[in-house]
Amino acid sequence: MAADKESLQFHMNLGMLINSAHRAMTKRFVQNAHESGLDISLDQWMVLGPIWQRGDASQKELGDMCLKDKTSVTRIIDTLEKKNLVVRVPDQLDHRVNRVILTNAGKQLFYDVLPVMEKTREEVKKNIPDEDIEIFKNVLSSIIINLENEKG
Amino acid sequence: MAADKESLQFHMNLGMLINSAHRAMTKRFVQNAHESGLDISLDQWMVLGPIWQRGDASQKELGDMCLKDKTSVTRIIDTLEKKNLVVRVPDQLDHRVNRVILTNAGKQLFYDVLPVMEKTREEVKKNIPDEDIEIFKNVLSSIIINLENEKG
DNA sequence: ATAAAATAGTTGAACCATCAACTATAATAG
DNA sequence: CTATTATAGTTGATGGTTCAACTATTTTAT
Repeated sequence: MAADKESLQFHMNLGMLINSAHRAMTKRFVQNAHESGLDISLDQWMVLGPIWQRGDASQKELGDMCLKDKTSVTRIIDTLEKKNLVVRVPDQLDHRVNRVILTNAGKQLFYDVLPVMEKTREEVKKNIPDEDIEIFKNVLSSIIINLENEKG
Repeated sequence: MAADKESLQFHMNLGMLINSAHRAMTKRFVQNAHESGLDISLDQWMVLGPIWQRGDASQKELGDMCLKDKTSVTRIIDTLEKKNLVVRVPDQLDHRVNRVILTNAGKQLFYDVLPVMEKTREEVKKNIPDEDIEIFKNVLSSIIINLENEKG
């Protein structure tokens, strides 16, 4: 998959570039975690964060915060639960919802992964000017909004 | 998954934004194809393009051009072959390689999907200044290069 | 010419995404 | 109060990605 900037710019369309940038980031995060002896996927991390931040969260809330489908959330929570990192607790008021909370192992993992995330972030942004990153995030937001469900 | 620009900018980190922009584009492409009566995934399309462009291509070449892993290419070619859109032809000179070529149905589909791709591209880029798109692609390329395999 | 290393591709396992169909509970409308 | 509708979550199917292990060729080094 060798590539220099010129050839990337020239041959690739937007979709392909986004696709592979995203995959590269995911891969690097997992690699970095692995090097620190941690076993977690980027998606698991993306879900873990908001739970930690709030203390607990329904799966619906998690989906909203991570921009993930409810099915994906179900399955990610499944694997997090299998790893004993979270538990589902039925909500007392609304019996349809699960409150998801971190176990102690989950909290521990969260703290352990934080620096890994930071390292990965830095590797990703290396040599890219801050103002370009700003524009970059802006464009991403615009794309998401452009494509937001005006019903298929 | 509702979101306005402010809240996206505020709550989301880079990874999440890229992730969901990419998913939104993929989804929209498939929706648009579906509306035109065409059944194809974005990844299948990404592989089909280079084959058409070159007449044939080895799986290795396809992986390089699409920035895809060989395993992914194998499986995408599998499904394209199941749909009778491509065939694998063993290379006469190097018996390790398959030359992948389009069937007539594959060529037809390629032509049919072209306008769908164009439409999707426009929907994605709507209201985003060209110079921002340039910077955007630039940043994506930089990210890919930043993360390029200096062995995990 | 043979042994070792590199290359092209496949397979199985684990994970995530999307779709559609489903269960169960809650909210609303009549 | 009951019937409809909406919401939260699960399940099965299909497709894509990554890793690791594998087969089969080709290249290279001695």
